[in-house]
Amino acid sequence: MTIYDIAEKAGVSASTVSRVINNKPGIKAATRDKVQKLLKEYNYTPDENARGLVNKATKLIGILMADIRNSHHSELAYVVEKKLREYGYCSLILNAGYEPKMMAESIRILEQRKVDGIMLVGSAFQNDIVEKELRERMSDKPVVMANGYLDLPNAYGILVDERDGIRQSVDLLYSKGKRKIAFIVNLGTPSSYEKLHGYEDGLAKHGLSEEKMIIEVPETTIESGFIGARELVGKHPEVDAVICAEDLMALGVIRILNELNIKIPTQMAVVGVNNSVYGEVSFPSITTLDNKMSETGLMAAQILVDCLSGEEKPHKIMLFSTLVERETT
Amino acid sequence: MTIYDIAEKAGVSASTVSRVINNKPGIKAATRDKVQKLLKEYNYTPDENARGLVNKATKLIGILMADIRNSHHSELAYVVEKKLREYGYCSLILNAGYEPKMMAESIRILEQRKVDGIMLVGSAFQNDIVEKELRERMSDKPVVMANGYLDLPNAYGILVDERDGIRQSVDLLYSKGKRKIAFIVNLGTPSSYEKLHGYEDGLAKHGLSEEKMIIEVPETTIESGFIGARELVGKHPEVDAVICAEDLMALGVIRILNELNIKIPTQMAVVGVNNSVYGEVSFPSITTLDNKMSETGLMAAQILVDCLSGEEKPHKIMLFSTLVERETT
DNA sequence: TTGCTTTTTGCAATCGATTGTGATAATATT
DNA sequence: AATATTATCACAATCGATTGCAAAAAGCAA
Repeated sequence: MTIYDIAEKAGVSASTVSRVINNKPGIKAATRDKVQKLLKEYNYTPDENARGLVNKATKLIGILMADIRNSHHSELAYVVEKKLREYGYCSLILNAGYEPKMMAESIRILEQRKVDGIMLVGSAFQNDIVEKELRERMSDKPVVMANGYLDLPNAYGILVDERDGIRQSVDLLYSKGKRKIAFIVNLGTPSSYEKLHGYEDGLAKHGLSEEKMIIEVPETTIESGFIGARELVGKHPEVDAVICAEDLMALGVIRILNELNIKIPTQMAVVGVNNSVYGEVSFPSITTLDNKMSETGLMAAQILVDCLSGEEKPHKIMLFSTLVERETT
Repeated sequence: MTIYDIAEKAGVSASTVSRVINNKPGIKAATRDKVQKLLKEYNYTPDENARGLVNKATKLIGILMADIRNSHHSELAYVVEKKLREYGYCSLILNAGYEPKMMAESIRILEQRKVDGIMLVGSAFQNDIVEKELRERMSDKPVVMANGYLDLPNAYGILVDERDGIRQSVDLLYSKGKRKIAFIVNLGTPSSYEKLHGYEDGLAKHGLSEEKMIIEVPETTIESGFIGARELVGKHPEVDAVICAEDLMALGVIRILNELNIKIPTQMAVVGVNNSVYGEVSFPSITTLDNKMSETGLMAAQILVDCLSGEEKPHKIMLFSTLVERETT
């Protein structure tokens, strides 16, 4: 069923049918009705690709993900896709992985598909190769990064203030009477240093800078939690609270504390980061920093559609993290 | 950069450029080289939409998901997208939710986008409304269902044999000396009955049919696990093993058993279903049935591309589940 | 050089839409 | 009734590709 088929059946020209479909003026009510009935009857839907050809807008948005299986990423993708759909956009989702080469390749694919804009999900896309590829192939289209920032004239970034979040965690622990607060972290990513600064900010705020106790671990896994917890209870028995830079590590810490029969939160309070699925089902359930994935995604999608309709938008937006208090505090 | 721009710069016609791009024969080596150099130099990539218009193949695959945030679904989407990409297809992912109305709406969108085929992720799409919509709008395109089956001439389904899987669980428990094996389930979905039959099969196989003990719970949540576990230890103290129709329920059961100081697996063994993320980080870690998501996705994607290239394929494929033995047995 | 193949290449139509411009029909004005 | 004015509509070009067919160029034999 093409527009011509409908036109023939209605005894009018294709242009008239097109004008009816797009609600353009200058069509007699009678013919409009006649055409509309035919459209319904034959269940006609316009070919969006053909439309895109002449309109120079495909209503397609490329969504680049590092790993869709990562629950934070899929949470973002979920709200982004939903919001975009509300505005009539379709989401072309590509799993680009963590290799910059593959990311660049994916950007090429999106260029070929003539997407109207790009959404980058996850901070993994903050690298030179991606930046170069975007500069070369997407300089005229809005690029929005959910959970990160790129310094390009057409790029927009939404991120959560992790530094402030960790500072809040320190506040909370302080308010619970904790004075010896340790920090377990795998230093390496920019984000981990942000968190570290937040930890230092928090301590400083309460005059606890002298008590700083950073335990570095090799990864951000549950096993790293084991390692961190053992070091903690072994070498620093005076510690009464610990902030883990990731929920998964908090999970490991809790496991060890349970085994050693150390009471949570009275003897030792635990705070995680990221509000992951583990936090809720853990025993005891984990107090954690909400990563604001839904808000980030919503905001990112909104900025994208707004840019697409010509509005001016700020290039960098910070969201504040909030604490999700549960049993470990 | 269009094909015409390149043609002009090369001093040839657009058709020649097209033939070079598509490696068609009948082009002099010299002109081929000249054109290819220009293509490289100007970083040309063909407009896939324009291509699709004349080729009547968009190289787009619509992926309908009930909920991309569900880790099993995203696992499927991951492998599917990856495999499809290998064959030059792009994935148009739509989150259709669990409402048939929205699913139908999504199918309409995919028709508009002229996708070459459709992948349905999750058994939620096994319903009449979706079937009707597919029959009306997608009758000429392959439809593949990962983790389910639809009875349409152009539909293909890949599913795991959950019945056999649960039977295997009974086998395992029997081999561990367990003779009083209970089954906690929320009956309602077709899948839950499959599992129930597997449980019965397993008992029958070992002459344990008399010992059948089914505990129905209202949902498939961790709380349902609590409920099931309490009923179990309260009313049936003789039980020495329990199969939970979902990992999340197993998690709840374990929590209760831990609280009551019932030793796992000696006093009570626990088996879950689905190999979810919880099973691994739980304490003790959960023995569970692998849902074969990667295999299912891989197979589904392969069938889709094979159908698209004209091959004949079976319409229903069963994968066997395997046990992932961990600490709870 | 002429005539005949065989390669190369360009023209023009096509895919399914949209849209500016001009033609035609309907209505209004005098 | 003749003319001016609108309201409707159709024609044709266009978007960026692909492809059958015919034309031009090149190769070859005589």
